[in-house]
Amino acid sequence: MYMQEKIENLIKNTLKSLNIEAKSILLEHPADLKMGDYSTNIAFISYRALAVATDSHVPGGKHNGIIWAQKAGSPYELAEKIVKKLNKKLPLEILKIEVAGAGFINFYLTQDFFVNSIKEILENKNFGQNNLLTGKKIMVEYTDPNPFKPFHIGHLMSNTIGESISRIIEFSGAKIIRANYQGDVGPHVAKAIYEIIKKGLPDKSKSVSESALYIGECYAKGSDEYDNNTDAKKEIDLINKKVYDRSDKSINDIYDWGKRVTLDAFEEIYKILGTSFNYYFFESVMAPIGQKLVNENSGKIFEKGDEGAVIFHAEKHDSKLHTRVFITSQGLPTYETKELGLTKTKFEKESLDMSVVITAHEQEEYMKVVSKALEMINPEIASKMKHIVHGMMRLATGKMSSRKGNVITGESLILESCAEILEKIKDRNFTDEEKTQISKDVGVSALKYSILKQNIGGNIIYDFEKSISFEGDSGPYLQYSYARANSILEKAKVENILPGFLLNDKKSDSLTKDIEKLLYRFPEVVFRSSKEFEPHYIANYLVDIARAYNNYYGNTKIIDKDDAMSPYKVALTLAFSFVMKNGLYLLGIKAPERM
RNA sequence: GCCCUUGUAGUUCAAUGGAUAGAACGAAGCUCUUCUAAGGCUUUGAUGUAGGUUCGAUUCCUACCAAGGGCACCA
Repeated sequence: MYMQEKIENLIKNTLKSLNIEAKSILLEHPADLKMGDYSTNIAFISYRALAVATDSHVPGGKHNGIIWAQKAGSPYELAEKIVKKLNKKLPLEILKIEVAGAGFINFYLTQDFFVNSIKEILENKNFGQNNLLTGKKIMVEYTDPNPFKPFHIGHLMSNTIGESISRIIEFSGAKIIRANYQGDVGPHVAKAIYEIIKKGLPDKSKSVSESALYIGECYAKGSDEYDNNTDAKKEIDLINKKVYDRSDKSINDIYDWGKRVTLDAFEEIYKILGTSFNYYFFESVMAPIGQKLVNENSGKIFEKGDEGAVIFHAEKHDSKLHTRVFITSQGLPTYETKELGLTKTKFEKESLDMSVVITAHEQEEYMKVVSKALEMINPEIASKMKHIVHGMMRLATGKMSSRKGNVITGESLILESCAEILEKIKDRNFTDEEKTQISKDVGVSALKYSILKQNIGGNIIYDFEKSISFEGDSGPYLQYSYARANSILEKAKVENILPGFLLNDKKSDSLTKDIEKLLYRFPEVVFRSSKEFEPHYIANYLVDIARAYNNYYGNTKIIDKDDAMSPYKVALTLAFSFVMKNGLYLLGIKAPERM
């Protein structure tokens, strides 16, 4: 972070002294480590800005009112001119500056800089933090499973992404409040209850998750009946109304039981996933609050539609939006109305600087409509809303069931992934307790990583056979690298080799440099992830450093009493383990010491 | 029909308008009496089509083709 700013300022001042104006300086890491540690394309940009008006025979001719001039020379020549100036006041950390390619300016940092950066990592347990969001209070709403329905794969995605984003922006200094919004009223509840009434409650000896599974099955059956049986449909509609107004004692009993059981089952899943929430919001509570808001603005923002429904003509305000129903002709609030109530409530509970909602992109379009309505009701709150959408999990093969023939839910996926790890480590020298813990940590990591390794907007093509990857570009690969490093550190303790920085005039070999050249970048990666709400930058970065470290590990002996470099190699290993641990934490993945 | 999103190796994903488009899986070969082989090292192979803007386009714009989502009483 510090180095980046330093070089940027250096360039800025140099350009000023050359009378070149630059709006912003793009400083990047070249793709290839051989091309330096930082690179800028400023010569290309400045070349254009430098151009002065002449006739049309110049390269490129007229573009956007700017006319190219040959007297500005080539970008390469300009780059050389800039470098010449830069070289006059070179900071200690910069080894050399070169012009490369068509006019890139590449900065090479000194060995001392890298060694110091390793020191810095070891001195700061929270290495990677930044101040982007210091002092901001941000609520992040994610997961949002519905009572009476299974915890499906979409909830797993939302939870994984939401937890990671929460941790990342927390690392940027924000105070995070985690929220979970759950649909405890609505037709899906009535469908499940309809079947439960027909089939009866499950045996009391059943566990929470077994009972939840039973309720999920009832929902599926009831849903089917609703679509294909008109009598059932009438009955379910009636139950739905009764659930809203709580007018039927026996239905209330089933409802209260079912809601508690499914919520308890969710908590068990959150425990495995490593999440917990500060707030649980329910649609049943938000409905009247939203309804009041809609009523207050009826005739102003909302209009009467067909058959007495209350609707919002969003397309009147923005041609890209469409009309949506807020109160049905039956007088029941829709999801849109509940969302209004929810948002209002969030800002009443906490003085938020930002309210983030994470959902699948199927909700993107209608969320825009809700936002528009909110903007007209309360512009201040609306301006603080941020809707982050993620892709959907799609099946590659069309198969809806797992190996065992069960319907794949988020929960079953977690269990099967963990079971596979358990199978893999069954012959290892661990206690049963350790095996259980490791299989959970690694199994969850495989799933989480496969969700977080790509940018969150895209769909995930899900193939049961391939999705849980344990090798290559995977969560377990990262954990494995960490565990190996940890094993080295254990050995270093036994051999009494302490981390050290006594390099003298000895140069570290080229392999060392690869890992050094990546570690100090961690804060920059976190910063970008935080700014863009994109965890995959961190995921990709961790694979890079893991690869660099594994390469180093495979080709070098680290613990060696006869090697004067050994203490430094141990320091490097320790620094790697720190960064990896922090990085995995930001992805919501545990870092087992052994596996 | 209209509106969003997405098209990159055989497959799954990367690449803030820059340099030789990176990985992983798959396939072929090599590598454990050095610290965890869930590892390491080789080899193989890609920007949907047609234009445009730009010194430079996977990236921006337009059209087309293809996939996913959304378009009034579900969430």
